[in-house]
Amino acid sequence: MQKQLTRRMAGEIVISEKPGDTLKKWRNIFKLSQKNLASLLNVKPSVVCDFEKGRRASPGIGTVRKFVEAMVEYDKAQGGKIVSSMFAKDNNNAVYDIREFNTGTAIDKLIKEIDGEILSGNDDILERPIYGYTIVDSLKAITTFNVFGDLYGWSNERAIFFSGVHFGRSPMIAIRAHPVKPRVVIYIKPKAIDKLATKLAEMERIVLVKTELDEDEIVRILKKFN
Amino acid sequence: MQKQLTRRMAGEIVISEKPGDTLKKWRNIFKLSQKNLASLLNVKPSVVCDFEKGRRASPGIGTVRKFVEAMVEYDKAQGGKIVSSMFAKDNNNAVYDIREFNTGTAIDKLIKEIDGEILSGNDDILERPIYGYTIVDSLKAITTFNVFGDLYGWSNERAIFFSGVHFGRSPMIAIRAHPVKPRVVIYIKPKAIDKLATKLAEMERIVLVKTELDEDEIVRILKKFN
DNA sequence: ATTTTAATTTACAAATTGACGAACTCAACT
DNA sequence: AGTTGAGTTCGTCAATTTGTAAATTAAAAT
Repeated sequence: MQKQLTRRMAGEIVISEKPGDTLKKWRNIFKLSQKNLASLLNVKPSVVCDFEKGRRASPGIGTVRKFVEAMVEYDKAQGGKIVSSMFAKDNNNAVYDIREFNTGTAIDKLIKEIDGEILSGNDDILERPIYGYTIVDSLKAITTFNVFGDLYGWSNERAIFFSGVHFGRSPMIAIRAHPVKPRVVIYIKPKAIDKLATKLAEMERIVLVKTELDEDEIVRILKKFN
Repeated sequence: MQKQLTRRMAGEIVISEKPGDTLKKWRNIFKLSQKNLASLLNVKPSVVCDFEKGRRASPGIGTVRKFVEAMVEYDKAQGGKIVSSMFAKDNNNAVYDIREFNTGTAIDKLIKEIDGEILSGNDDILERPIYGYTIVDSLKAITTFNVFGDLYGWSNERAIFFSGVHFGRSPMIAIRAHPVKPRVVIYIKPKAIDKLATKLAEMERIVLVKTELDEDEIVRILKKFN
């Protein structure tokens, strides 16, 4: 959650017309004075001012990172009120694990690792790289607050694992309805596989896979990937 | 849309453990060689490599910005395939009828007109106005190309009619997964009503209704509204 | 009216970036 | 075996950033 926010802040600052103004905006959101912020960073207030006023046109990403992380850290120490107010909606305990890879991993390689059985997906797609995965409890995902809000770390070039699958129908329908689609969907120990599920997968050109490993084993195996 | 993506990319790069790796990841997603990317930026390939390899611990945000914007720009010039794949949507045609009202119509008034039976929804919501409706064949909607791309006319303060409903589970799950929600969902001659459907409706605070009239009758009746 | 507090501006030294170009590795073609 | 393409490494150097210190302005608080 914190990481998400820092990324967002950083992205906004970097892309902004006036990075300094954006930085200031965030400082204000966190209710910090230049002096306060400066002391969190162990620098003099003039440094903060220089950045905000754009005297340094292109600060290093290290600097930006320090700034945003300091603010978020500070808020956390105060009880995290501000950070959590920005995530008001998403009590997302349906997500068991979510990760990004730095290098692309071929779909079939991943399937092999987790001992998956392919239910739908032609060969040409199987070689494509993906850059992350998400493991979700399917019933919880649908029942709990915000569906699919944070399933995608970023890059939808990823795999989504669903646990608690009965017939695999609902998860595929949900994916069908959602604007952003994953490359691979993996059912963890499904009770059965509904025909409609495979049909939808074909239509979306999504690789549909089932595995009999459980969540923990999968996470352990996927630790290897980077 | 592009701005959103550039921000996202930039944020990820700035916060990453290894900004260089993340940069490379994105370059790969955009299917660019170092040489290609370098020429887009009017620099030599070794520069790109130096950044990816982390020779500079903290490159400036100007650099990061140039990089991500160049990639997104490049994709746009190629037709924007990659960027739009991250925000994918398609076209639909399971839509039987779609209309806007000029004035708001109270939900309960509409329900009465179509002789609907309320399955979920408390009184306070029933008085709210809606500004249009859509009639969809639910199986087609899920099976046919894009789900929900064009279900919403101008306002999501509207009713959605689903025909061809079996248990009413799939349509509600689709709605749950979709970011934009209607105010009212009406099942046309459903075979039965699954419990989960009503539960989801309650959660979304959507008025769920069934009617035994058929599509044509409904359209005729709704002609009256304006 | 005076004192604090917050923010801005400027000068300066040391460190780092941004870019080049040349040499180098490592596969993949032909 | 030789050539091409993609990527890596590194010495170099001007331009910029990073951070301090000190002086200045602006606005609140006593």
